[in-house]
Amino acid sequence: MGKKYQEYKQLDLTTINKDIFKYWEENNIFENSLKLRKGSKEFIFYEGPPSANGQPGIHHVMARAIKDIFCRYKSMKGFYVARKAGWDTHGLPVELGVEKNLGITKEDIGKKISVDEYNAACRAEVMKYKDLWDKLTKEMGYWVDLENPYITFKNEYIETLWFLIGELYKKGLLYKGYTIQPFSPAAGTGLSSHELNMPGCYRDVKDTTMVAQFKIKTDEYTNAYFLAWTTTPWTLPSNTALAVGNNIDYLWVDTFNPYTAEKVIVVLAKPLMASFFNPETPELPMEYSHGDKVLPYRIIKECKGKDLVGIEYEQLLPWVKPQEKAFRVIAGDFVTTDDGTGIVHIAPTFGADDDRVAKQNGIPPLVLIDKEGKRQPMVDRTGKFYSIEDLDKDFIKESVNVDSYSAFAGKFVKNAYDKTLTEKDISLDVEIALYLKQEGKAFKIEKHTHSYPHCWRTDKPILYYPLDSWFIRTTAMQERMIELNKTINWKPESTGTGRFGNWLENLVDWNLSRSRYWGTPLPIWRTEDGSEEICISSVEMLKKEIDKSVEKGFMMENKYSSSDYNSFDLHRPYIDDVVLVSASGKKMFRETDLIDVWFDSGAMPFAQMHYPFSCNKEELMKNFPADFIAEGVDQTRGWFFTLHAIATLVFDSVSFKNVVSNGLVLDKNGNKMSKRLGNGVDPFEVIGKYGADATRWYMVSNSQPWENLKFDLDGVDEVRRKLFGTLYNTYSFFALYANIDSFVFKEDEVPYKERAEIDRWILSELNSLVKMVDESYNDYEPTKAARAIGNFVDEYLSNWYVRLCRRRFWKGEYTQDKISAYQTLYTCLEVLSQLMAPIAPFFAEKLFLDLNEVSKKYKDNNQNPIGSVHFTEFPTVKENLIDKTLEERMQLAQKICSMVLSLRKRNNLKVRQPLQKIMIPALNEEFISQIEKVKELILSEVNIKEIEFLSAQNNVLVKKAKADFKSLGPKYGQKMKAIANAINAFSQEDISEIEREGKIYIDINGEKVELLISDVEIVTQDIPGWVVMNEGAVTVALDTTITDSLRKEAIARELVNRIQNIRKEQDFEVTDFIIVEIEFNHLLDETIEQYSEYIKGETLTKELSLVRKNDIEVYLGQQITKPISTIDVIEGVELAINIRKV
RNA sequence: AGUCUCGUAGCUCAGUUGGUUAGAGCACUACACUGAUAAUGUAGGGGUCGGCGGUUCAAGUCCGCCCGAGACUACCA
Repeated sequence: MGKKYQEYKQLDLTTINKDIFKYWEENNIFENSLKLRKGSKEFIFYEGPPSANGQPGIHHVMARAIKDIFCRYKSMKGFYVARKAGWDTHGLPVELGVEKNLGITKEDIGKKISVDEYNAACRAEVMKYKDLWDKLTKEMGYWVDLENPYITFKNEYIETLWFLIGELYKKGLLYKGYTIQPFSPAAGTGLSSHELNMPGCYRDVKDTTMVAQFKIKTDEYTNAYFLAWTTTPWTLPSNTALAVGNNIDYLWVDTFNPYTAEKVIVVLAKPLMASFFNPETPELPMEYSHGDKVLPYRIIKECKGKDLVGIEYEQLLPWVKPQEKAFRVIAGDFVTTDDGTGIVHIAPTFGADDDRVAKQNGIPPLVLIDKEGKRQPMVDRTGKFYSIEDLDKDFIKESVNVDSYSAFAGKFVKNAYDKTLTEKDISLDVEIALYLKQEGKAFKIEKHTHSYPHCWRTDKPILYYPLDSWFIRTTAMQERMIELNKTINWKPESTGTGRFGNWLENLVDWNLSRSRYWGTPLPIWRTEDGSEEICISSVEMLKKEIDKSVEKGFMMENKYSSSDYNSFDLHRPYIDDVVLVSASGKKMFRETDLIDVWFDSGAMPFAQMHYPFSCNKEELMKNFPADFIAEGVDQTRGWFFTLHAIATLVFDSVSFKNVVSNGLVLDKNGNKMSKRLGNGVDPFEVIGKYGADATRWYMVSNSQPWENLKFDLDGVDEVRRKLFGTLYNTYSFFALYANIDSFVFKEDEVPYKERAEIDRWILSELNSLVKMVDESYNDYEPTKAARAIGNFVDEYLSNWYVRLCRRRFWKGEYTQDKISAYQTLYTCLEVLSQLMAPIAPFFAEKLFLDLNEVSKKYKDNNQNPIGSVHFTEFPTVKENLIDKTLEERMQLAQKICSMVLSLRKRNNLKVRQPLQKIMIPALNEEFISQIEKVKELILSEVNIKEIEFLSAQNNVLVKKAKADFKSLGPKYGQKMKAIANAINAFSQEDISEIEREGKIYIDINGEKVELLISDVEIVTQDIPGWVVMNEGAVTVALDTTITDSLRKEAIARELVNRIQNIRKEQDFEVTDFIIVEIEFNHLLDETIEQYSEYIKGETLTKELSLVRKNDIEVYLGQQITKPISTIDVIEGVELAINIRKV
C-alpha cells in the first residue's frame, strides 16, 4: 500500500504558511533552488535597498511581493536568479533619529558626546529594525539573500562610490557651482526640501510689496518704464533682468506717477490693467496731482511679450555695477498674469527660477567681491547687505557707488535676523520702497499677505540664497539618457514616457552636495584658494596621498595605512582630519560636503560587488545591467533616476531593462496610511491572520500593481474563501476518492483521444490558461495572471468540471474512464500549483508536495520526490491540447444549462423532477453538431430526457430582426437610425423573405435600400405554447409536461436524496453498504418496483424493502420507540425509514 | 503651480480597432440544491460610465475645458 494523499479537516492558510516556512528553512529550499540553476542563463535582479531605521509597513509587502513573483517565475523558467539584499543606511532621518534618541543637536557632537559615540549611534540607529525587516521578509515568503546584504555605510561600499566619483571627475562631469537653495540665516545653514516640507514651515506673513518702475532705454520716449511687482523689495538692488511672457499682450500706457504726479509712460500686461487703472474712466482729462483718487490714462500702444524681449533698461538702484549684458528684457515660461504686472523682476542671486532663466539668457547675477576676493551675493550669510568694510577695496573703487549704497549697507533684509529690531520697526523693504518713492520709481506700494517658508529650527523666515555645491553635469549626457530610456520596458509605460521621460527632458545638473554628517563624504580635497584640488578614487590612493602628507609634516600619522577595511572609517569626522598636500606643496582640505544618499543607492549595481576592487569588469558585466527591478512609483525620480544616471554617465548603458513601478497602498477608504491617522495596517497581523499567500494574492489580483491599492482586510478574506477555499475543496475532493481507489498515477496516461469530452475540455482550458499565465508573467502583468488563475479555479475547474464529474469519481469500478478523470483532475491541480507558485509560494508548495509525495511524478537525481514546486520547470503550453471549438461548445452547454435552470426556476420545477425535452431552434448545421457533442452533459446536468432541434424554417417560431450596426454603419451613415427602426419593425413575413432570399429591399424616405442577410441579426423571440427563454442568439424552450412515469422517477430521485442525507447524518463512510427499510405506502409501490436497482445502486444499498411501520420499529431484534428517521418524498406524506450498515 | 496616474453598481474591478440591452465578484433580498457542504446554483434590486462641450450615423471608449482623489517635482514676481 502506497502513500496516501494527505486529507485535512479544514483549510488553514496560517498553518500552511508556518509549516512550509519551517520546511524551507530546514531543507534549505531557497539555497537549493539557486544551486539547481547555477550555471544556467542569469536573470539579473537588483534589490532596491530599504532603510531599516523605520518599521516595515504593508506597502513593503506589496513592493516585495512584486519582486518575488518575477524572480520566482524566472527561476522556474530555468534562469539563475541571484537575489542580494541591501540596506540603505545613510541620510538625514538617521541623523535626526540619533539626535532625538540622545537628546542632542549637531553642535553637541564632540562636546556632550564623542565623535566615536555619535558614529556608533548612527550605525545602531540605522539597523534598529533590521530584525523586524528580516522577519517580515521571511514570513511573507520573499526569497532574498539576507545573509550577505550590501550595506551602504561599509568602507568597501563607500570606496566604490569614490571610484565612480573619480570616473565622473576624470570625464569632467563634476564641478563646483552654486544653486539657489533655501537657507536659514538665523541657523546659518542650508535646508533641504525635506525640511521645508515639514508641517508648519509655510506660514502667512504680511510683507511690504511694491511695483517698481524700470526706465526703458529708448529713443522713442523719454519717460517710459516697465512696471514690475515684487514681494521682496530688498532684492531690487540685485535686479539684473526683467522677464515677460512671449505670448502675453502688453500695453504702453500714458499716465502719471501717483506719488510724484510726474507724467510717465508705463508698460504692463493687458489682463492686469484693471488692477491699476479704472476701466470705466478711460476718458478722464490728462491732469493729475498727488492725492487724487483716480489715475487718468491713455493706452498708446499694444504689443506681444516677444516684441519686448531684448529691450534694455536702466539699472533701478545703481549701487553696484554688474557685468555686461545685464538689464535686458528676457522671456520666461513661468510668467503669468495672475498677479503683479505680468513683468517679473529677476534677481538671479535670490530666486531659483531667476537663476535658471538668467543662465539660459546669459544674464549675469549681481555679485560683490568680499575682502577674501570671493564672489558673493549682496546679502551675507547672516542675512544683511554687505558692509562696505567687508568688501574688496579694488572692487569698491571700480564697481560700488559708495554714496548711495552706504545708507543701506549692513542692514538686515528681514527684521527677524537683527537682534536689535522688532517686527514693529521699519524693515529694509519699507526703506527701499520709500527711497524709490522719492526717486519717482515706485508706482504702487502696499502690504500683501502671502505664504512664506520658515526655518523649522529657528522659526525665522528663510531666504533663497546661492550656496556652493558640487554638481554632476547630467545635462551633458541628457540626450544619451533620453535615448537609453527609450530602450527600457516600463510598467506602466506612462511612467517611463511621462513622468520619467519629462523629468529627463527638463533635466538639470544633479546637485550632489549635502551639508550633513552621516553619509558618504565627498572625496575631493582642495587648497584654500581653490586653485589646486585632488579627487580621491580609492582607499589605496588615499593611503598614498596621506603618506605624502605625513612626509611633508602636514599630518602626524596615517590612520588609513592598514589593509584591513575594519581598522579605519571613511566617514566624517575622521576623514576631515585628513589634510593632503598639493602638487605645489600647499595644504589641501576636504570639501566638507557629503554626497546625496541617492547616489549611494543608484551606485548599488557596482558598489554591491565592490567594483573594481573586488571584481573585474568582466565579472561586473555578468551582473549588469539588471533584467528587472521593481519599486514604488515614488522612486521614479529617486532610485530609478540615480541608477539610470550613474549607469549612463559612467558606463554608457542602461541600468535596468525592465522596471515595474508599483502604486501606493492606501487604507480601505483611499486615504494615505500614516502614523498620525493611525490607519496603518500592520503587515504581521495580516499575515498572521490570513497567511502570506492570501495577502499577496489579494494585492496582486485586486488591481494592477501600478495603480493605488485600497487595502481592505475583507478583500483578503474574500481571496481566502474564493480562491484558496475553492482550490482546497477541489483538492480534498480529489484526495478523498483517490485514496479510496488508491490512485497514485501509476498507470500510463490515458491517450487524449480516449478521454471523455469534458476531460479534453478542461485540459484545453488548462492549456489556454498556461499560455495566458506564462505570457502575463513574461510581460510583467501579474494581475492578469492571478485573475486568469482565479477564474479557472472557480468557473471551470470547481463549478463545472468537478461538479459534472463527481459521480465519475465515486461511482463504479476502477475503469479507464475513472482513471482518466483522476489523471485529468490531478494534472489540473499539479499545473495550478506551478502556475500560482510565484504569487502564492506557500500554498502552491503545499499543494504540489501533497500531490507529488504520493505520485512521485517529479523526481530528483536520487529518484526521490522532488523537494519543491519551486524547483520545477514552469509548465509549457501543449498547443495540441487546445481546442477552441471544444471550449466554445462547452460554453454553449453552460449557457443552455443556465437557461434551462432558469426556466425550471421560473416554472417552479425542481431539478430532481425529470422532464421530457427541451427544444432549441437551430441556427445552422454547425450549431447542431456542436450541441450534439455536449448533449449528454446538458441532459444530465438539467435532468432532461432529450433535446429537439427546431429547423429555422419552422414557421411556429416568432422571430425578431435587429440591425447590425457594425456592418450597416459605414455603408449608410446618416440613414442608420431610420434603417434600424425599419428593421425593428420587420414583420414575420419580412424576416422570412430575407432569410429565404438573402436580401430585402426597404424604403427609407423614398429611397430604395438593399439589406443583406449579413446586415441583420435574427433571433427567435418566442415559441407559442412553450415556456421560452432567449439569450443572445440562443433560444431554449422547455416541455413542462410531467407524465406519470416522470413523476415516479422523481420520487425515486427524492428517495435517493433522502437516503444519502441520512447516511451522511449518521456519519457512514462513503463506502459502507447499507440495508434500507421504508414504511409501506401504496404511492411508493410502483416506484420502488420500477427503480429499485437504480436506488440501490446510487446509495450502496444491499437490501431495499417496504415494510410495515411496526416492523421498522424493531431494530436488530430490539423494540425501539421510534423509527431512526422519517422522510417526506411525496408531498404531505411522512414515512418512517430505517437504515443500517450491513 | 507643473508633470503623471486615476474617476464605471453600496464596495473592489473588467470593458477589445468607437457599433446601440455597459459586465463580473463581493454585499443585500428571495428561492433552490446538497456523498465537495463554513461550498454551490437561480432570480431580483442597484448605473446621469465625475461634469460640460466637441468630432461622428454612432462615444464609457477619441479630442478640449473643468471638478475630484493621489503621487512626484517645484515654490514664484
